[in-house]
Amino acid sequence: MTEVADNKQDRFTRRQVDKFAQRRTELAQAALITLSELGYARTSLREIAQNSEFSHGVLHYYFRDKVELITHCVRQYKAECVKRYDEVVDTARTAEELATGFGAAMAATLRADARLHRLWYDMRNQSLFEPVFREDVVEIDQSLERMIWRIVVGYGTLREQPLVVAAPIAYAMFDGLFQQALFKFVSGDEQAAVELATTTADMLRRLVTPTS
Amino acid sequence: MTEVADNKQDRFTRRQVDKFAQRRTELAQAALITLSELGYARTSLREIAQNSEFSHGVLHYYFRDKVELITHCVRQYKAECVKRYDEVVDTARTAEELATGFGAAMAATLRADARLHRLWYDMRNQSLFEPVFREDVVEIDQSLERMIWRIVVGYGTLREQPLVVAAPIAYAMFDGLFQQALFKFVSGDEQAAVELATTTADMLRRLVTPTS
DNA sequence: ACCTGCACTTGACAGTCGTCAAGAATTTAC
DNA sequence: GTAAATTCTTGACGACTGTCAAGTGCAGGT
Repeated sequence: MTEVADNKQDRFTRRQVDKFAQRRTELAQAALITLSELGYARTSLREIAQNSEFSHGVLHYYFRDKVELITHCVRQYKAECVKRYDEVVDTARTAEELATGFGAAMAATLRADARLHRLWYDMRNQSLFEPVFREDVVEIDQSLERMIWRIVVGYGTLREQPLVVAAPIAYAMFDGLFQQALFKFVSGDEQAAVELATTTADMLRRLVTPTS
Repeated sequence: MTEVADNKQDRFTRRQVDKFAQRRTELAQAALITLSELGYARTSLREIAQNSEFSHGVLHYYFRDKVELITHCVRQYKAECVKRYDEVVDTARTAEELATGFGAAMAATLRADARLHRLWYDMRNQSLFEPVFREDVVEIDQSLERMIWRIVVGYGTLREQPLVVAAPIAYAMFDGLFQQALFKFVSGDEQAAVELATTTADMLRRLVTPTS
């Protein structure tokens, strides 16, 4: 928890704390829209406030500074992001169903959330320059790696075959594929999504040792 | 060529043009240092000039605006970057030599040029938000893809085995591996480089169909 | 010796940025 | 219904940004 939230928790009732937290996420949601449109470099607090129904001063009432606001945004984004994939691995009954389902899920989120994904990569890169963001980025990255690993393990189990890669390598590979597809998609390539679906499924099939 | 350079070419002697171009690359080199240290978002023209031996005004004498300067920087970076890898594929005589040599080259450039690489990823991400950079980024990305493809094809030829992936997928995979390694390396993980060397070599070996 | 044109510096401009204090507006408590 | 505490707005601050006009110093040519 943040210091501001802690202060609130000390001084106010539980109900006020909830309201406080609720407005924080509300503002973070508005900020997330602006951030995903403009990117980290060109997003100002005034611009964020203009895309909400409040004035720019309110941001410093709910967040200590710009860093805390953006950190909160990224954490909020993570919660949404990982949740979606887990349905895929849970619903799949056969290996082939999982492979095509995973590919379809990747393609779907590429189409639907392209701007949020480019924001994620933007923040991950910013963390290479500003250590303030590094901790949160590492946490999100690990949760994404675990998400990918659940898919891979689930596929290996359904095919009853041993896996040939470790979790970090598997994640790096799929992430590389997704990033290239995102780049093409944002550049206007309409086929990027369907290509991502097939290449993702193909790669998943290849991550277990061939039968022969 | 840029408009500014064209104007110079019209008005001045060839020698003056060379001098002009030389100073441009000189300033771009200084800018490259600042950019790789601070990242795109926080690099100002005054900061760039302060890391050179000139004042901030001179940048607008040699470059139309900030975009042209940074574009020039990125292009200059590309030239250096691709050059290094080609030595590897040219000198390798056996498949195993190529695999380990490629891994070693990846680890070496990770160690030596980590800051330049994170700048590259920063610029590639910026191009997702600012279309001004997209053209140059695409060009560099394609040249990197070709570089990777030369490695992969060279390895397949030496092992006399057919390849199982297309060029864009191979590039995406290696790029994903490198990016993860870069992240760990910048975060202080000393082992990131050696791990990258082995995982890179392993992946290259796996890109041809197994004999069995 | 003087002049012309190039290379570079200086200082200022209009704008934007994050931050915060002071106060208005609204809600809550009694 | 009034007082107190909250939520939110407004306006200002100093700092920083990209850009550019004006001017300095200096070279080479005549």
